[in-house]
Amino acid sequence: MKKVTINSVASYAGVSKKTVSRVLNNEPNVSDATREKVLKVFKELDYTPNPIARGLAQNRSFIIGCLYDNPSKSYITRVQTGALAACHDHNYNLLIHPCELRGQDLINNIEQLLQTSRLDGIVLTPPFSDFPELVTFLKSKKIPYARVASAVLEDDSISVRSNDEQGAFEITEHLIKLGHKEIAFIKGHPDHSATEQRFKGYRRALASNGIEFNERLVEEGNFSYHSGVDSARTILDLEPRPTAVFASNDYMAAAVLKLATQMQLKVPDDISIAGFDNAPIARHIWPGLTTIAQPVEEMTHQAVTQLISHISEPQETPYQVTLEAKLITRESTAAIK
Amino acid sequence: MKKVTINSVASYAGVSKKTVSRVLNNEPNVSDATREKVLKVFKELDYTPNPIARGLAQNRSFIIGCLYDNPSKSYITRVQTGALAACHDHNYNLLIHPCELRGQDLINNIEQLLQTSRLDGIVLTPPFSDFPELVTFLKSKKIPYARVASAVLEDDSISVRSNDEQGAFEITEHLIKLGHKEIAFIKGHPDHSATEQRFKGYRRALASNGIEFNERLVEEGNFSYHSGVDSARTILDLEPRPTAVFASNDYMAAAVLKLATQMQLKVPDDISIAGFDNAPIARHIWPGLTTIAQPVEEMTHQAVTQLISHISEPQETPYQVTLEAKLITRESTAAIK
DNA sequence: TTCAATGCTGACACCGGTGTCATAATGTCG
DNA sequence: CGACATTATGACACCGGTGTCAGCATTGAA
Repeated sequence: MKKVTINSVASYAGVSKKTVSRVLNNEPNVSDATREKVLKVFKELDYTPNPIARGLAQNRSFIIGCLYDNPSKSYITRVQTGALAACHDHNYNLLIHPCELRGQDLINNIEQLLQTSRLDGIVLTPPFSDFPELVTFLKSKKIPYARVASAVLEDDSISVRSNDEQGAFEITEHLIKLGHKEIAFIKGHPDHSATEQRFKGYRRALASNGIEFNERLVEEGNFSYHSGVDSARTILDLEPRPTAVFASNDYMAAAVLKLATQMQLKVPDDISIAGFDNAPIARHIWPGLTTIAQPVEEMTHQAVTQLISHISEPQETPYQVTLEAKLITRESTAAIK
Repeated sequence: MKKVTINSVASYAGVSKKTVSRVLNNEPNVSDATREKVLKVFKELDYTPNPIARGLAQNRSFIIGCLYDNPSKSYITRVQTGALAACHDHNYNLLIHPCELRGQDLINNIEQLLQTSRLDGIVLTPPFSDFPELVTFLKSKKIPYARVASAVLEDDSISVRSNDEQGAFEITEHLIKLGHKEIAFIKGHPDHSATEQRFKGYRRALASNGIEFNERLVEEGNFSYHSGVDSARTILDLEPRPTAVFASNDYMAAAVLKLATQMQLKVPDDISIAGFDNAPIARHIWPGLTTIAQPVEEMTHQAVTQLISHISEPQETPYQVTLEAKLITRESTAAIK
C-alpha cells in the first residue's frame, strides 16, 4: 500500500499537481468537469493532504498554542475542551502549554515555544490574558493571539470574557436578600484580573443595598484550596462571626466549608457559604455550594474560532464579546435565622 | 529581520547545507574545526531548525498523541503533565485527543486523527490501554504506541502500570485491621481494566484474612460521582449496614460520604469510607478520604519517554514496568467501635 | 473578422530540511 | 613512495505541498 500524495492523485487523474492543489483549496478557475474528476480520485484513493508539506510551503503549522497557569484542573479541562472543539472545526491542532506566570523568564520560555513549535496563534487564558509584558511581546513578534476571560477591553485584539463583576454582584445580592449583612469575602490570586472584578461586584452589591463595606471581613486568598483554609481560619474566628462567606472560587469555598464543619458549625444554618466557577467540587460536597457558573468552554471556543479566522484572513475589526454568568443556588446558602 | 534558515547559516559559515545538517544532528564525519565554526554561527544568528521542514523530509511530525476518555479531570491533567514533560525532554509535542471508547466508530475517529495529524506515536490511557480492537488496529497500521495503566502484560509493547490489585489489597486489609468485617465494595467502569484489578485485590484481602466474600456487599459503579450516589444509596440502606465502604475511586467515595452525611451518619465513627486514586477531592472534603496514591505522572512520563526512544530507534525488547501504589491514611477510616 | 479580456491548465521554482553518492583530502601500510 | 582505506565535504535530488507565471482556448466587443 503506497502512500497517496498529491502526485499520485495528479497522475491518476491525468492532471497537474497544481490543478489538484486548486481543487483541494477550492480555488476558482477550475472547470467543473476537472473538479469533479479530481474529487472522484480523492475518494477512490482515499487521499488526505499532508499538513506538514502544506505547512512548509505556507510557513504555517496549523497549530494553536494554549497557555495556562491555573490550579483548577476542572477549569483547565474546560478550557481545553472548548479550544479543541474550535480547532477541530478548522483542521487545526491544539498544543497545550502549562507554564508559570511568575516562573523564571516567562518571555524566554514563550519565545522558545514559538521558535520550536511554530505556532500559528496563541490563546491566553487567565492569568496570562491580562499580563501586559506577554501581550506586548506577542504583538512585537506579530503572533496572533486571543484572550479568554480578560478584564481589560481597551485593545484591538480578540477577547472573549464573561461578566465576573456582575456575577459577583448577583451572588452577593443573593446573600443580602437572604438577610445577610456581615458577608466575609475571600479574594483570589492577585495576578488574575478576575480577582479584582469579583471584588468589585461584591462591593457594588453591598453599596447598592446600603451595607457598609468592612475591611475586616476581607481576606487575601489565591484561588487554591490551601489558601482558602488559611482565610477560613481567620474569618471563622472573627467576633462576631460573619453570617456568610463569599469566596472568589469554589475551592476556597470548599475549604471554608471543611473548616466550618470541623468546627461543628452547621452550614447553612450557622453560616452560609458561596463560591464561584461552578467547579465539580461544588456539587460533590455536602451541602452543595451556591456558586456562579461561567460558560468557559463557550468562551474558549469563540476565542479560538475567531483566532483561527483571523489567521486565515487578518482583519482589523476586533472581536470582543462578554458572555453571561449564571447564579446556581444550592444548599450552602440560606436565610439568616 | 530575515528568517534564519539552514541556508543562511550555511552561506554565513561558508559550508554546505549538508554540513550544517550534519552538525545539527551530531552526525560523525565532520572535522572539529568545521563543527566549531558552525556551532558558533548557530549562536550568532540564533538559529533554530524548522521542525516542519524536518518533518517533511523525514516523514515525521514530532508529535505524540494522547488518547483519553476519563471522567476525572485531575487524572487527565496528571496524565498530561507527565506526558508533556517527557515530550519536552525530547523536543516532541503533545496532541491531546479526548474521545469516547464506546463512541460511534472509534477506529474511524482514530484513523482520521492519524491521517490528518501524522502522529509519530500514541499513548493510550485507560480505558484505551486495554481495548483490543484499538491495539490491533494500531499494530496493523504500524503506529508505535505505549500503554499506561494497562492490566494485560502478555504483549510485546511498551506498558507502564501501577499495581492496582496490590493497592486494593492493602487498603482493604487496612480496613480489616481496623476491625471491619462487613466491607462494601463499589466497582468501577467495566471498560477499565483497573476495575477488575481493584476488585481482585479486595477479594484477595478478604480471603487472606478469612472473611467470607459477600456478593450482596458489591455494587456496580462506573467511576463517576453520580454512579457513586446510586451505589451509596443501596449500600447505606442495607440491613445490617456494613461498617465500611471501599469505593473504586475517590469520586464515588466522596459520593458515599455525601450521602452518609445527609443521612446523619458520622464518618468514620458510624461508617468508614475508603477511596482510590488520591484525587484532589480526597483532601478537599471533610473528613479527608483514606485512599491509594498512584504515580500517574511518573507512569505517563516513563511510557512516553520509552515511546519516543522506540520511535527514534525501534527495538524489539518490550518495556514493561510496574510502579508502586501507596496507601494514604486520612480521617475517613477508623477502628470499629 | 480581429483583438483584447478572461478562463483554464501546467511547468517550474520554492519552502527548509535530510539522504545518496561522488569526490577531494588525509592517513596507513607494505 | 605508491596503493589503498578512511575521513571530510558538497552537489543534487527529494519530501509533498503552494505560488508565479506563461501559454493556450474561449468568449465578447469593436
